[in-house]
Amino acid sequence: MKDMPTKERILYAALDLFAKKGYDGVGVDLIAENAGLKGPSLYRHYKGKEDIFNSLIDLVAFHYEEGFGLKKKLEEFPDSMDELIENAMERIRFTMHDDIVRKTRRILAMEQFRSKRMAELATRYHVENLQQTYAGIFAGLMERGMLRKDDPELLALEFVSPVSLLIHMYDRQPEREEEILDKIGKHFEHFVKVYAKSHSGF
Amino acid sequence: MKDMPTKERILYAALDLFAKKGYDGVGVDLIAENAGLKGPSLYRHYKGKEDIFNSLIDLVAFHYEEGFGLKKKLEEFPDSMDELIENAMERIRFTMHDDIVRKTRRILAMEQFRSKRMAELATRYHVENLQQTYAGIFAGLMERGMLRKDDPELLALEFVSPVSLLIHMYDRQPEREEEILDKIGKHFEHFVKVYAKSHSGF
DNA sequence: TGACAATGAAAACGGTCGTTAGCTATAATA
DNA sequence: TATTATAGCTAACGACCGTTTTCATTGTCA
Repeated sequence: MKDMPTKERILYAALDLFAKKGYDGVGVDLIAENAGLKGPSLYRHYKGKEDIFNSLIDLVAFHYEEGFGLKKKLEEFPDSMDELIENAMERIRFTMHDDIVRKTRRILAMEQFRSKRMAELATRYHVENLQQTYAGIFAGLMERGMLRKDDPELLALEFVSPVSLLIHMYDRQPEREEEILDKIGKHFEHFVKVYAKSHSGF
Repeated sequence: MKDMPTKERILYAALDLFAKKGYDGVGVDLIAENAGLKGPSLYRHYKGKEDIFNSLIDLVAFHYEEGFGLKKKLEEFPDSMDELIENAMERIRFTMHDDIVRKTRRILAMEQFRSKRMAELATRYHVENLQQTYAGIFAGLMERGMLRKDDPELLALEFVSPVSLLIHMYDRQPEREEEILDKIGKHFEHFVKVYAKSHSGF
């Protein structure tokens, strides 16, 4: 943290503070202090507070699209429903505990109405990306006869919605983590029971 | 609006403004102006800005628990799955378009991390109340052999999650209302197809 | 060495924040 | 009618807001 370039340090300070108190709840002096300099010096690196915010969103958007989001797990296609659930569970645990992802979600929740861009980002991350990812996987599983034939996008929505809702709940009430993980587990179990075909069934 | 008592008018002005720009984005002078008086005069009715906010939350919480929330539709038990869906669809359309409910949801989204109370309220409204309501209905429908026997709470979560998620999406992007209502419709159709037993099946 | 760009800090800007004090008009109460 | 509580106003408070100006320090390159 100490050895990062200043411009980047500012963004991480902003991420932390905006996630705690929201955009309007944080002054530039406080951001500066958390980045190890004085308020006015911020303007050597950014044009203003709004610019800091936008750059921060650029950063987390890049992180999201590139990193943990899709590419890693999308290539290794699951060989069974159990493996699919295992993978999903792993991604959920990561998503819940990773510091940057968590702070990003909090900012997205608080600032989703600030601009059209924020609204679209929130929808993309909380709904569309997840749904698309699993729709693709489900389509493949259906072809291989491992999943009941149905509209893959619809099934993906059924699969993803309870998870998304419960993760929002975890963000608000992290003390209920155990209960929430249990509910997600039950949901997955149920999903397999209802939609999976036994692999030896031909 | 003009003929309301001042104390109430202030709350509705606050509801409107907080829903647009969030708690920290609105000054007391602006609230006062929208209620038809000057900033300092607010203090004849409330102890301060925080007090206005808390009173507003008290009001909408009361509205919610009492009014549209449960009592009306819970007593008239649905006689078929189709009727259940019809009722649910009607409630969704109301929830989406009612001004007060919509503004309440926006405030809940933006201020969910402001206090423990706000966090609990958000979870209650977006998850627990809906889930409980439908868990009760589903339990009844299962007893009458109209719904596949399963854990009613789990089934309620499956039923409610996509709706809740899509309504959040509507709040952010109301221009996508048509698409969203269509998805909710498809979800209900799917739910009936998967879980309902034909009534003449005995 | 001298010129120069980069990066910091201090001082100060006008504006807005939530809040308090003090005054005035009206309405209810004795 | 005299008194008192109510509810509005203006003025003003100190604190903080985002931002600009000005100056000092540094390291780079000619």
